Amino acid sequence: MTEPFPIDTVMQTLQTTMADYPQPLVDAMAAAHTSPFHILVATILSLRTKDTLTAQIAPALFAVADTPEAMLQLSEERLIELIYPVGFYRNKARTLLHICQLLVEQHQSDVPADLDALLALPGVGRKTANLVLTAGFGLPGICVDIHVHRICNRWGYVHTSTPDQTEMVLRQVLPAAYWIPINGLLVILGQNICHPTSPRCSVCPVEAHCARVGVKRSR
DNA sequence: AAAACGGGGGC
DNA sequence: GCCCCAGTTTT
Repeated sequence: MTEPFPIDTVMQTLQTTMADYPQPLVDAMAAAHTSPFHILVATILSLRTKDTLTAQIAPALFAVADTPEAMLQLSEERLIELIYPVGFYRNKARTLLHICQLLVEQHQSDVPADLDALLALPGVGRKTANLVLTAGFGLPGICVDIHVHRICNRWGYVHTSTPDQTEMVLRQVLPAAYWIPINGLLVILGQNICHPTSPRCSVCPVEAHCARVGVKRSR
């Protein structure tokens, strides 16, 4: 028998210790009650990209593409010019225009507040759909990105091989109070301390509870 | 299961 | 110069 993972202690510790670090872009947008459409666009743009890059180009983009209809007025070439620095720009531009077209045609130009409807949109997987639900609408959901997946396995809290598997396990074991905050907190922890390689365990506030599964080197 | 999409930033 | 980045889709 092994001790159950002390998720309450860990999450409450993170909620106090991570408050000093900058918030991820989408969490800041959610705190400012930004529209679900902006949340969705920012999330698509941030795929495999540092969200600070998205933050840099977002003001110029939303100045001319504040709604699905407005974004559809842009040519693919013009949209690429606006989002170029985030990378995967051709793919993302086509995806955004396709999404806007479907929102206008099938959802009265609104972002649907429904997991399955979001998953039906092109370029929207479980992480993006859950982030729009939680950050855009304040609805229940668990966003499992690479940070949440890596850190939960490193802790020994879950034993999974893909982020989607991690989400399904967390839905069974993670107390509801942490469904929304876990993503932002572990992104901050992952970016600043619990790095993919050579994590800074000596300054980690929850080191005492970590099983360090798969950690080879640390500082 | 692996490749493809990609420029920008950290070290 | 090399590695990584709030993933998803296609092969």
